[in-house]
Order: sequence, then C-alpha cells, then structure tokens
Amino acid sequence: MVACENKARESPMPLYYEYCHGNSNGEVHRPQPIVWCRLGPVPVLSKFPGGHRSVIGCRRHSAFQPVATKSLTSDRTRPYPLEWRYKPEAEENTQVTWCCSAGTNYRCAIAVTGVDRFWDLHLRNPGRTYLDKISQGAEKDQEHGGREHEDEGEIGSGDYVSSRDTNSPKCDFRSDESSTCMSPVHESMRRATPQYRSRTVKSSYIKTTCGSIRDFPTAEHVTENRNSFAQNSKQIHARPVYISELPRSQPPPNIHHRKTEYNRPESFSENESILINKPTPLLVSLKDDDKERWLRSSSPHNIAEHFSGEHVTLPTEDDIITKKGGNMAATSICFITEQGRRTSTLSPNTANEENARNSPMEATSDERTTALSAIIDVRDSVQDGATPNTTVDNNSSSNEADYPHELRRRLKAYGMKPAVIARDTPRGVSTAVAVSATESSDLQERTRSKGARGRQDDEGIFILKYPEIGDKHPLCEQSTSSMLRSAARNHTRIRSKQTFEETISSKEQYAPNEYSTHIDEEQPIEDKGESPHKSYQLEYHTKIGDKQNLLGRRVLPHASSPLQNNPIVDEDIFEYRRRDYPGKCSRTVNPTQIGDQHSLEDRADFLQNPCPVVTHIQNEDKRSSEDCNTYLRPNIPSEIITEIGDRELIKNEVVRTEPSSPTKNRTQTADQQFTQSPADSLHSSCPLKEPRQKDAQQRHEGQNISFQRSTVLVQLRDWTPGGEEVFVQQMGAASETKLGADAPGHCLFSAEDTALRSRVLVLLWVLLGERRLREVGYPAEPVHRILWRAVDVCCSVAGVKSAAAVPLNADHDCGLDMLCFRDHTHRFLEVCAPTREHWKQFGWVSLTVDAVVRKIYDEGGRIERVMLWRFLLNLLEDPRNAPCIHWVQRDEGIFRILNTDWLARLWGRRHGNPRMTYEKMARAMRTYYRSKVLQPVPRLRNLPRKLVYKFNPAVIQKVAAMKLSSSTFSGRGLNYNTNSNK
DNA sequence: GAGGAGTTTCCTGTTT
DNA sequence: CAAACAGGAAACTCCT
Repeated sequence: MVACENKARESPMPLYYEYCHGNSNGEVHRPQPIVWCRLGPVPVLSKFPGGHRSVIGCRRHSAFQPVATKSLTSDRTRPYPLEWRYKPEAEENTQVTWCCSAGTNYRCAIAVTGVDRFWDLHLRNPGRTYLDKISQGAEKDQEHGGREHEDEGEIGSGDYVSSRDTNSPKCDFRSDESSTCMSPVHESMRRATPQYRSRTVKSSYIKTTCGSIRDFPTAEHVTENRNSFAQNSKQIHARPVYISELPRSQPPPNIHHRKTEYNRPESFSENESILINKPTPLLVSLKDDDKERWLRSSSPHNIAEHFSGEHVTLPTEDDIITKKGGNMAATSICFITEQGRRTSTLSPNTANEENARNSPMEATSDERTTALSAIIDVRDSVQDGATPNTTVDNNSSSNEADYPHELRRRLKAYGMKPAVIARDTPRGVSTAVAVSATESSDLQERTRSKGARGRQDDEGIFILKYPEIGDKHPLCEQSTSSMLRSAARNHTRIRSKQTFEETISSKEQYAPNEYSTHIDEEQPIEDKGESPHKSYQLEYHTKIGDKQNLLGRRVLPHASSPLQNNPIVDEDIFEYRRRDYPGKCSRTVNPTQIGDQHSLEDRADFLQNPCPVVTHIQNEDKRSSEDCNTYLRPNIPSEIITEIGDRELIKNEVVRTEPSSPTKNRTQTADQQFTQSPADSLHSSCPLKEPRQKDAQQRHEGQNISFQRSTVLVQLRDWTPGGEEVFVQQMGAASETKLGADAPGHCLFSAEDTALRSRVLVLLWVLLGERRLREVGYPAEPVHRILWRAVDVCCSVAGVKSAAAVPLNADHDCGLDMLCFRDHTHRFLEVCAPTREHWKQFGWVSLTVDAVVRKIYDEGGRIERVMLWRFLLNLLEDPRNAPCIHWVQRDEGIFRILNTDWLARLWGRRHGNPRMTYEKMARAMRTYYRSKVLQPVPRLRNLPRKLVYKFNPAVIQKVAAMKLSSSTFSGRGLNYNTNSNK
C-alpha cells in the first residue's frame, strides 16, 4: 500500500487506472480490504423541523441499485438499505455489511468487497461534526459578512465532513482510522487524484436531505431535543450478507432512461391496446402562453418519446391526473402500458402555485382542456377510426356528415363541436380546427352576444362556429368542410394560397397513388384494403413527400408541371407582405411559431439521412433530374454519372487495397483522376471527419490552387446553358451591376468571400436552373440577395417556416455577414432538397447538409471563431434576433433567452458543430461565472428565473470602448475575477 | 510538440 | 414531471 501511495504521488492517475484495469503487464493488484463506502443520501427522521423529505439515490455505476426512489418521511423505523438490490454484474461473492445506527439522525454505512466501482457509493453523514461546523460557519459568516463557505473548515461544495467525532452510539465506520471514513485504498486514491476527492465529497446530500442548508436543524435545536432523539434512537447491527443471499431482480430494460421499475399490470390486455410507433403531436391547438413553451420543449408533447414501440391502452378522460411535488403541480395523462402505469406530463415547467396550495389537487380547466386535446390527438394519430372498441356512427347529423370520419367520432366522444379557424396570412390562409371546450364555450358566448355565427378578432383570425355543409369561409372562399378536413389531417398547418383541392390535384399529377382526394367520404380506412397502420404510414410519409414533391417541382422545372407557369418568385408575395403587414413581416416566418416544429422535425429527419431522398418519390426525382441535366447542361456528356460512379469505385478500391494509407492521400488520388467534372472539381477535397490539422492544411492548399475566382468562373461557365458565349454575356451584365461588387477590385469582399459567393452561385445555378435563378434576381442582384430570395421563396412555396438563423423579411440583407450567408446556404440545401443525383454530382454522397455546408465554406473561406460571450453580445446587439434573445435591462447587462433550440443551433453553426444543444451551450456559459464575465442574476420582480442571464457591465463597457477605438478585441483571456482582473 | 484558453461532452444532482 | 440550472471532470480544438 505504501508503494502504491508513493507511486501515486509520482503520477496522479496510474494507481487509479491500474486499480481498475491492471498494469501494463496485465496484472491487477487489487487490494481486498473491507472498504467502507459512502452511501447516500441518508434519510433524516421526520421529527426535524419541516418534516424533511429524503430520497434514496445512488449513482448508477455503483454496484447497488435502488428499488425505487421514495420518500422516507413517514417511514421512520425501517432501515432503508434492506430495500436495495444489486446489479446483476455485481459479483456473487461480494460481501456486504450493513451497519445502521440512529442518533440525531440515521447513519448508514456499507462495507463491500470485490466491487471495483465502489467509489461511486458515498455517504454524506453530517452527524455532530456537521452541526458543529454549521455553528462555526455561522460565526465565521458573521465575522466575514456572510461570505459563502469556500475554504476548509467550513461546509461547502467539495468539503468533506468527518464523522469520527460524532457522539452517536456505536458506529462501525468509526473504527476506520481514516478521518474521512475511507479505506486506505480510498485514501491513497483520494490523495493521488484530486478529482477523486472532489468527486467523492459533495455537499449535495445536505441539500437533498434537508431541502436547503438553512432548514437543517441547528445545534441548539438538537441540544434541546436530544432527549426525544435519544428515545427514538436505535442501533442496528446487521450480520454480513452476501449478495447471493439477497433478493435479485432483473432490472428493467433501458435502466438509464427509466428511473422507475414498472410491473406489467394484470389488467393489461394487448388486444385492447394500441401500438404507438410514430411521433404523435399532442396538442391540437395551443394558447398563446403555451406556444412558446411548447416550441422550447418538444419532448414532453411527443408521446413517442415515452412510449415508442409500446402497446398502451387508450387513455380516457379519467386518466388525466394532476400530481403535486414540492410547490409544483403537473397535469399528466396516465397510460397503462405493458410495463405498468406511466404518465406523460403535459404542463412541464409550470409552477402552479395555486394548485400546489390547494388540496386536493385538481387540474385547472385549461390544463384539463389541454390534456383532453392531447388524448384526442393520441387516439387520432395512432390510427384513424380503427381504435379498439370504436364503432362507426353512421347516424350522424347532417351538418357533421362532411367531417372527416375520425374527427367526427372523437369530437362526439368528448362532447365537443369544432370551430374552423382561418387566418389570413401573407403566405395564404392558415386553417385550423379548434376543439377546445373552453374555446368553444367562450366563443359561443361571444357569438351569441353578437348574434353572429363567427367573429373576427383584432389579429385577423376568423373563427367560424359550427360550420355547415356548403359554408364558405369569408377569408378564403374555401368550403369549411374542406378546411376542416385539411386542418384535421394536419392539426395546425399553414396552407398556401392554393385551395386544398388544388394542392391535392397538383400533387396527384406526380404521385397519383399516394394522395387521396376522397378522405371526406364516409368510408372507413379499412375499406381500402389496407391496415390502419399502413394507411397511416402512407399518409405520414406522404406528408414528408409532400414537401419534397412540392419543392422538387418548384425548383426543378418539369415539362408537365402545372407550376411551370407559376414563377417561384412571386413579387406579389413580397408586395403583399410589405403592403398589408407592415412590421409583421418577420412574424410570418418567425421560427418560434407553430409550424416550425414540423420543419424542425423534417430537418432532423433530413439530417439523419445523409442523402435526402424519399424513397417513394425517388423515381420522380430521377426523372426530374434527368430533365434538369438536359435543361441545364446540354453540352455536358452524360458520362458524368458514370465518372462519378467509377470514381466511387476507384475510391473504394483504393480503400480496400491501401488500408494503411492516409485518407487524405486516398482522396486526392481518386480525385486527381477526375478533375474534369465541374461538380467533382468543385467539391473534391476535404473528407468529412479528418483531423483539423489536415483540414487546415487542405484549406491552405485550396486557397492557393483551387478556388481562385477565375477557376470558379470557368466552372460556372462550363455549367452555363448555352456555353461560354452566353456566360460571358451574363457575367458582363452582372459585373456592371451589383454582382460586380463581389469583384476583388471593389474591395467590398475579401478574396475568400468572393470565391465563396461564386461557389454558392454555382450551387444555386445547378440546383435551381437558369430560369429560376433569374427569377430570384440573377444577375442583377448580389449573390447573398439571390440566395436569400431562393430560401424565402422555397420556404414560402413549401408552406414551411424559415429556420434560418436570421429571420427572413423583405428588408433583410446579409451584406458582409458571412455567417448569415452561410446559414442561408444551409437552409437552402435543406428546403430545396436536392435530389440524389444532385448529391452524387457534387460528390456529397454520405454527407449531411451540415457537412456539405462545412465543406463548401471550409474550402471557400473561413469564418473567424468567436467566443461564446462575444457571440451572445453580437446577437443581443441586433434587434432582429429579439425573438431568440434580447436585452431585458441593457444597462445592467441582463438578457433573456427565448428560444433555446434556435440559439443553440446558431451557436452550433457558428462553430460548425451540428450536435450543439442548449444544454451544452449553457454549460459553456456557466464557465463564465468563474471569470465573472457573467454574473448571477439579481432576483427581481417580473423577471423570470429561468433563461435569464446577466453580463458583467464592465464587459459590455469594454466592448463598447473597443468599438469606439476601432481596435480589435478577441476576448481571449478575459477575466473579471477580483483576484485576476486583466 | 507543449501548453494554455476556451469549448464540448457527459455526468450527477438540484431547483423551478 | 421535465426543463433549466449548477458544476465536476475530462476530452477536444485552436492558437501561440
């Protein structure tokens, strides 16, 4: 042991490592002493003030696994460790000793041998020492003006509380000589690895047990009540137990994700259950207050997150439950699954103080309405009209006869009547169905008072109550029944100016077998000879394909396309928006609105599938691609496809024959053989996941060799229909206009930016075609403008919201903002959905959109890395980002984040990291507390506690001063700590 | 290549 | 109940 300790002092990690994995000779020197481990948290008896609630917890790497997390408030006599079970991987001969004693509070220790992960068990036992230190700390606090406990001798994070001098009855772990209640091995490891010490000792137990340190009983209180404590004390000495003697149970599957073990209920019957196997949007309609929350948090509203692939019983109204926890109240739907009763919460993050105070708990009417809508959605989305115990009601009243079959059934089941809501937006009429009981009654009241059947509110929303057959909605001259159908199918979706029938008929010309115009007929889905699940799947895929189809046709002109005569750049759209919606332009494409969720889902799906091809429209795409090739490149031989295929073959061959050669060399070898293909030469280098050093080297080479403006122009010329003559003519026109601003001589853009813009222009040219490109402004407009218009129009046509980093509006201009430019490129590739052939032609097979954009930009120009706090400041300074992040009190540096997903995505794109999440970004932000770049937010009225941060005003002032002096300020090394103020 | 700064990733635990 | 928050630890990236 001494040798081990000496070795440990020489190098911090080997002992720890060898203990786990053995040394380099494969020898494992594992001492096998009785190791006193810490197990925690420790329950505290409820006789302490406040009736403290304790939770048994254990790190999941430990050998032990709690049966359940439970409160011990009312269970004062049970030595809780007896309820612990052991993970299957724990060795059979593991010896366990329980030793529990109760004094002023329970103490528990556990001795384990043969379990190598024992350090994950820890016991925080405050005992007397803690109480003493509390009082000492209080005295010191008074001396130091209430400073936080940070140093040794005070209780604080990272501190360790000894139980040696506790005055409790016999406690076996006192026999350990170590003042820290550790075995010698533990102690040596603790000294050897500082991390180990800090990992082992945490004060979290104290907070867990008592709610807060403040609530912990004072020493005076303990002294006063010592007698009563002593009466309730008892000592428990358990004999050593072997794991093989203890009850073992198979842990539930996915233990990491399910905190609770579920038992299959006896009453559960698969015959009466439904299989949830796809995303299920829970909410039919959202109130304004809920929208933001919903968009910030998609998972709680997605039942598939919880129950994917499981059989669950259909919930009913009785399954809406409200739970109270602490000062929180949450309304949930209880599902009976194969594994037991499980709940899906609908009102996350809602501190319903009123409910929390009042007992018994009941959901508010709004929550109940939301839950009802969610249940309806679940039933509806699983399968239309084919749920168990569902009978088709053929005797419906006449004014309901035209409603979709399932919609009518579920509305009737819950005693609701629908209201058709239409909203006139610049992009067309948005329709939705409201089935909210509250909304209906409220609406009924209003309409009755006005003596009308509908109303138009201040925001232009027109709600038509209880529509009947043949009604025409006043806003769009569309039949209400048709709108009901479309809204019921899509829940809440934006429709274009086309009527629903027109949309369907236009789609049918491309995929006649995949769309049905007869959903309003009173035919159960089963009559079509398809299983309910299959029919849903078809519909579901059709929705995705819908977007792909629409976009594909729009951007890829097709001879028989009805959209051929409908230019994708509809100036009317812009004019209409500017004229009728001044100041509201951004709202129509605000990513925080409903509908963006769908595009986000699509995007996620898109990103997960490197080659964005939807199988069932593959043939259509191929045909269009061929047409596009003919249209775009009449002079380019068709062998290009073969070349690429050969190139891929050769690449693969090289990989097979030269497994040891560096990837870079392989790539270059293959690429160098086929540089004649414009698409290939354009994007031939830079494998996706090379080390950054290699990337940097390639970038360096690329700047010298490949991406001179002349080279790109030659490529563009080669791709220009009509050949060089037409190209020269076009570029001449362009150089006389704003495109000329890209030329190096004008010094507006750097050479790298210029090359990048040209590269993106080529991309646009190939994917849109010349005619479309002209319609979006080529050659008169600068590239960033063309790109923006292309994105905007594609979003508009598809009826999706823009998820671009910068909100699109009529006045938007990327200008010199290369990040904005990059983001639009990203969005363009997402929305315009190039075909598989395009993907092949560019050599992007197996690349995601993120990778493609990175590829384009890394080769063309680099974006300066920026630090997170600077990035946030930049966003804050631009009022266009207000829907995402904005100042609350600029002078104080207080700002608020509104859309975490969006912000994280922005940050991720800024650093080229598509895996960025808000959680990670927030972690990086929290590191700024240490350097005092961010400060704790003062608790103010009307200021939310979450998603509100505060910059150090000194940072803002420094940045402002730097701007005034026009000097550069990278921000590196910034530290506003009082100890190291730079 | 070493080392520092900053960030990312993963984790456990607490608060809202 | 889940999102947000807090922070330890270590890996990673970029830069000097």
